[in-house]
Amino acid sequence: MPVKRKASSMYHLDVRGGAKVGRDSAASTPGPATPRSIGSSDEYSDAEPSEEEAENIQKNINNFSVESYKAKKTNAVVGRDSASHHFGKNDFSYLSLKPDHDNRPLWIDPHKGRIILESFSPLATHAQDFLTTIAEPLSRPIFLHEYALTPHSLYAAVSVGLDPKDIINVLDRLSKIPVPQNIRDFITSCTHSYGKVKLVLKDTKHYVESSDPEMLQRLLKDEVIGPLRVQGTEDITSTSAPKMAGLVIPGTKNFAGVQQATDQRGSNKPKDGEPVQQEDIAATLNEDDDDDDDADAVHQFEIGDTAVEVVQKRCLELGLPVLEEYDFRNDSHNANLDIDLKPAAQIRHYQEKSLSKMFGNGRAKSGIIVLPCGAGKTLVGITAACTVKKGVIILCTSSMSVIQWRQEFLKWSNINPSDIAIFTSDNKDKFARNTGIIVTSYSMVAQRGKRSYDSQKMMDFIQSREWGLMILDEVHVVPANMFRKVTSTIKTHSKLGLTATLLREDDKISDLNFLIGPKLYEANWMELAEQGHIARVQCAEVWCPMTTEFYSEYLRQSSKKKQLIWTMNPRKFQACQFLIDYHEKRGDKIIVFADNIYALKAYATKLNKAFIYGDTGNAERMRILENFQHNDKINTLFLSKIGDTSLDLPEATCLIQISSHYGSRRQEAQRLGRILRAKRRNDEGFNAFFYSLVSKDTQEMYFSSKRQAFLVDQGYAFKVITHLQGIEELPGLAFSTPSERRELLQNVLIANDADIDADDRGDDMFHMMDGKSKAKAKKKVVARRMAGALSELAGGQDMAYVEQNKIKNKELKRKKGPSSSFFKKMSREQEKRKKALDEE
DNA sequence: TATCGAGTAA
DNA sequence: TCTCGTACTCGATA
Repeated sequence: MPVKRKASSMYHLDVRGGAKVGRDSAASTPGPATPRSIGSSDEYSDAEPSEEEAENIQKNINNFSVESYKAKKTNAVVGRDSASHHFGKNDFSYLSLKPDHDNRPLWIDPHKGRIILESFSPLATHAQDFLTTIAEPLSRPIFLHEYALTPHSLYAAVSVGLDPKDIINVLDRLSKIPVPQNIRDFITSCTHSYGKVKLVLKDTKHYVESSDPEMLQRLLKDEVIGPLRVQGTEDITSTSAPKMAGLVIPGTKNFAGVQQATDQRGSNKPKDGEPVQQEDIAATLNEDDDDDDDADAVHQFEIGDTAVEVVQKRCLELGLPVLEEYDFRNDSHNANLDIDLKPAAQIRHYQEKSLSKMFGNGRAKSGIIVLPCGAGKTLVGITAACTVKKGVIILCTSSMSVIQWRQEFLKWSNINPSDIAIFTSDNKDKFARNTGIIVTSYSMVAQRGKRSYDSQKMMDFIQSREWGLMILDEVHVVPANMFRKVTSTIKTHSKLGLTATLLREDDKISDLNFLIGPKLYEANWMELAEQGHIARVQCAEVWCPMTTEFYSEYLRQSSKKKQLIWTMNPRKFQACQFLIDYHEKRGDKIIVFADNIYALKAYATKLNKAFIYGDTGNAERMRILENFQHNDKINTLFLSKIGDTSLDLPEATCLIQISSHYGSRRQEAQRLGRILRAKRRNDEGFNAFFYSLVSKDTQEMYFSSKRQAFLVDQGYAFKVITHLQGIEELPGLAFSTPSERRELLQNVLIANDADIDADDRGDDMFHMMDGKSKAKAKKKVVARRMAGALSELAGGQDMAYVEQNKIKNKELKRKKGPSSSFFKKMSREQEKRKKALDEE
């Protein structure tokens, strides 16, 4: 299934591919007008080496892909039996099975470095722990799980204390075939250079550090890294490794006893009193792992802030991944923060496991933890903060989650409220004492250009000090051009990225490998569902045939209008109506998602349901949400993509998707995430439902399959429903007569025509404006004209929609449902800076 | 308080 | 394969 492969191979970086991307962007040289952030990949590609050098680099880089460790296959085996030729390159019959292969759960593909796990094997749990440590999970449906060995996954494995010998041994023990030599070589060469180069922060300056001076010389000779050394500093300075006095952090007993004399790399033995315990296979393999670098001296050279990203990227390409570890317990330079988890805070096993990857050797490693929505990412972040106990900065995507993060901190930890500050457009307090936590948003710290006086002052403060830990919420947004630079402009000793969906539809997701660090842990959604931590979900794709009128129009129109036609397909509307009716009778709370605002309004008004989208005023949003949660008369809510991320609706148990353009796997996963928190999830036999309505024989089918790829990899099975039993008998079924359907089609086409109309005639009206305001002005005209056109041509059908909806909204306004204090607080916070409801 | 500009996603 | 238009959010400002 090619789609699936694409879905999962996105994150694990094929280093060769990464290098090629750099070259490509050099070809499309940005003109002088194109703003470029310093240190972006463009900048790097500009410093393109000579051809010969490039070749050398490429050779070097190639060493770090599995393909270059080609399995040796003898000619004799080809065509061994009558069927072999069908398998071509994938004929693995020459690999010899071990005699007791039945008892071993792993298959290894020597070409691609893929490992297949038989998840029904008695050893599967054991093997799974091991595999998630050393490899990237690609796909985990019911019976067979696929993993990929990549340089990053192996770096991550080493960083939690495994050595190549152990990896190969355990792999060999679990594998049905002897581990192929090329895989052994791949593992050894990927891991041996790990940890040779470090990036450290001293007095808010970045240094590249190594115990091996030759390594640094090599880096300084590199044409990319060399020039980035801060001018005017010595080539390489050497200092003796700091010897730390036994420092006991409150809350950890026996700490001094295992204190290491040097600051090079700590013992990997788990320490007593560590807030997180090692309980995975990594721990058992750790015991005999000892450090071989015994140097007292460390050597270093300084690099500028803007160089950090480039250096990290370059080192990764050279096969020398930069190690970022924070020995927070030996940091006497930065003040300790008084924070601990409340005794009531119960860490779940998978949260503990993910944290053990981060703090596995007693230090804080930078990296990414992937947990499904509703599985308690926030608590993982809070626990990490409670472990490091230094200044923490938390970055969120929206000001809403900034507030939520602070509340969660107050809820789960004993932090003094004056030690945790919020930095947003309307709150710029600092913490009261010399250290603390700041919660802020990406846009707040990524903003360049003009700033308000207070913001600038706050930014100066943030950038002038060293932070112990940076928590990056929704870390998949970090590769964005403006956001990525926060990872180097804010001086932090360690970074923890959190997300539910480590996915982007562009190729930037792999940048996180050097922007943040390796993926430390990824939870298995199905496993969490079975254990009751998130809801079990039934997924279905409902295939709705197009009516003949709609389909012929679909064939005629340009691609842009096709989207609207397939979402407004009357058969789809009926399916939606039927499903809402069915699930409302079951007592479900239903969310209907539509990307297209026109369709959203049309559906919601016709069915007389409440809807929320971007323009919905904040007060009205709160009112509708409250009613949806607590009023048993309001069981269905229509949401635009505003609902993908911003809203939290633990009441929802059923989800219907009527329009979803483009094959965004992240959106699909995030929408599913809306119902994973379902409060009723632990009821006997409880199931949440996820329907995706698709118009048959349209491009939507293709998008839909793309979108599902991620969830399929997580083990979700999509049922296909071609007919909904009893839909014809549904009383009041909409668009059941041909004339109604024709009218609908007409409305849809008018909506499009209005656009074209404005486009044509608009030019002379708007030629004075720039692109954006022009578009905005046009929109208004279009809207006005649309309303007019509709009332004239379609008998005011759409105006009737508008009227009906107003009635619904007023209804909600009158009946004030029981309100939760949380929402009250929320709306107070929001209302301060949000426009009030447009009452007219 | 409304509006604009700039940013992200896909 | 890339580009474009759409929906949305945030921060600054008059």
